[in-house]
Amino acid sequence: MSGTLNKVMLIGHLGDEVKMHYFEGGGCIGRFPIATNETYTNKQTGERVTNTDWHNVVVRNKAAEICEKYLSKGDKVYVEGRLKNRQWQGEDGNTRYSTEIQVQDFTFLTTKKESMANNQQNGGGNSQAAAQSSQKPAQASQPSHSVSEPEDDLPF
Amino acid sequence: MSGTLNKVMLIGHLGDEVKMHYFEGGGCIGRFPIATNETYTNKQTGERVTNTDWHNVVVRNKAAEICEKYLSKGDKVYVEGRLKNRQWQGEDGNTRYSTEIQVQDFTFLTTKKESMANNQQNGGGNSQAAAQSSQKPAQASQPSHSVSEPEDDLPF
Amino acid sequence: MSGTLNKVMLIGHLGDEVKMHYFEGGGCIGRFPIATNETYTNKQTGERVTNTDWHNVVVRNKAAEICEKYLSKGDKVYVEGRLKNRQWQGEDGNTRYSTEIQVQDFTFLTTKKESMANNQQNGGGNSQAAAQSSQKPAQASQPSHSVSEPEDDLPF
Amino acid sequence: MSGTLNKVMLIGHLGDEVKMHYFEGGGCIGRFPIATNETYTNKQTGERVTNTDWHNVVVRNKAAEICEKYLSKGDKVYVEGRLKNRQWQGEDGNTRYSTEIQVQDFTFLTTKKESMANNQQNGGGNSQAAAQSSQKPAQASQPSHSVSEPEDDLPF
DNA sequence: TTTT
DNA sequence: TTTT
Repeated sequence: MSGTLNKVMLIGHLGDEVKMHYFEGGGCIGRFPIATNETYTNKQTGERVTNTDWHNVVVRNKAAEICEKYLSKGDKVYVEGRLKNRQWQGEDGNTRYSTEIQVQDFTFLTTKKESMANNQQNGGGNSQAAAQSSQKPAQASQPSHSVSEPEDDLPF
Repeated sequence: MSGTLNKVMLIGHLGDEVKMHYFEGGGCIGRFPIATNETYTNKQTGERVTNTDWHNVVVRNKAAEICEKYLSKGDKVYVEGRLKNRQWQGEDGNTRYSTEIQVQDFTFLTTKKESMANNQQNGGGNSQAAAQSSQKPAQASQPSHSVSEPEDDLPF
Repeated sequence: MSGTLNKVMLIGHLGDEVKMHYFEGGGCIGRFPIATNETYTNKQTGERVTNTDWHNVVVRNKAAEICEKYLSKGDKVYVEGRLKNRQWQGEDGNTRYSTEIQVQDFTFLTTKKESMANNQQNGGGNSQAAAQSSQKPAQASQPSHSVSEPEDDLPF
Repeated sequence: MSGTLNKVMLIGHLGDEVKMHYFEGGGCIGRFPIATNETYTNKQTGERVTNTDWHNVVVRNKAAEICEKYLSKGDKVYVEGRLKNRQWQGEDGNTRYSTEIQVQDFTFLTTKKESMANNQQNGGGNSQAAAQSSQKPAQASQPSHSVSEPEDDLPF
């Protein structure tokens, strides 16, 4: 079924640190914002204008741990994933909506943290490197397998 | 400046007709929702689950007119563009947020309307065909040029 | 390591049937050509010109079998993968070069064969459906895992 | 017409300097190789293997000049474009084939040359910045317009 | 021929 | 909230 495509590709800078959430079953999730810029020349005034867009990025499990380990605020990263609309009840009882990028693949373009970090984190679909620092390299080569798990058991 | 990338690529079906808005300066905008599906097998229950994501697509000017002319509810389309977060004041005074895909390129994958429609609509960056039915083919080949205009003069 | 990206995305029609090759170890590979079109208006003459580009697509294992089962000449397909340059010795002793797209993900946009076919075939990185007709649905959801295998043991 | 998609996206390092060719009509073209890496763990031996793929990148006109000005060997760049197969007669009379990436968009991820360089070079489809150093900013914002010109008058 |  |  399906015959559809839902793909987002971003290159941008982290606006904040990776925030981790750990679940009882052992899974985890990391969240961080990425900024992309758009610059153009206003035709009326001739001045250059820069707009920033902020994107809510969500990474899971092994991939989340690698992001937390190597990425920090200000780092540049390539991120690939799916657009996902999420809604939840705000504290005031109103329904809130947000759009997230659920990461399937990423690669570090700069990192301020430890040096051997720049691993391509793959969506399982190609044979690129995962964290060499991993204890389980064989498994680490499909880290985002867990990204694709059913979400029905995750409390968020 | 910049060194960033903000790209979305969708293949999905229109959930509604293209809604046009015309501006005083002569510009226009078309909006329509696209559905993409995600299907997976719930590991606990073994049953197949399908989720639908809805995406707010925005097209401008010449490209909007072509979409309105050839696309209708249910049609399948490929759409490429930028993720853009927009906020506005709701009627209740609260700030509302939404995420849109601002189209830079598209191609029809099925259309129920007139037949010679399936044109690749390009972001100006490649030499693909625009609507052959256009009266101004030379211009029509860069229809989304107008998509990239400064937005500061547009009342939305 | 890495920090690189190698991605190709095509929507086009099959120029021929899927040709399968089976290996001793149990693996297999499918090959087929995809045509994409580029159309533009010649500025000198004002006439519309269409060029066709042919792409050599390679799919592996489970994914290859699904393609063979559901795709045939003329079908439209979305294909995503990596660009790979391959060289081999021609029968005349000269070195031959070709560029292939090694598929990581695909989705059928039309199929002439059996109807329940249109499955999104995923690179293992997202939770989309694989062939529902599969005997091993749990495994079938990472069909292109095998696409990412080391190639050093494959005689082609 | 069409309804097809032909898109390549690469992040990699330049293996050589940008080689320019100037044509009589005033147009020009720049060529350079980009390397992407693929790393995986050989399941048999457990060792990590890295393969490098080389891609022939072609940029035109204004965009080519910006690449030549700011990019040099070893720089990292994001490049987006079309796959194009080209054939020509070799000096030995044999037909040669090569596959090129015809650039529609790019952004510098590192540059060794002058500092204010990192401009997003756009395919005309979005409103990002072009070279601020340009004398003609308004025009420079669609530099790759020229990339999409008919090629029938270009001697290569 | 690049990079880590 | 990032970056140039």
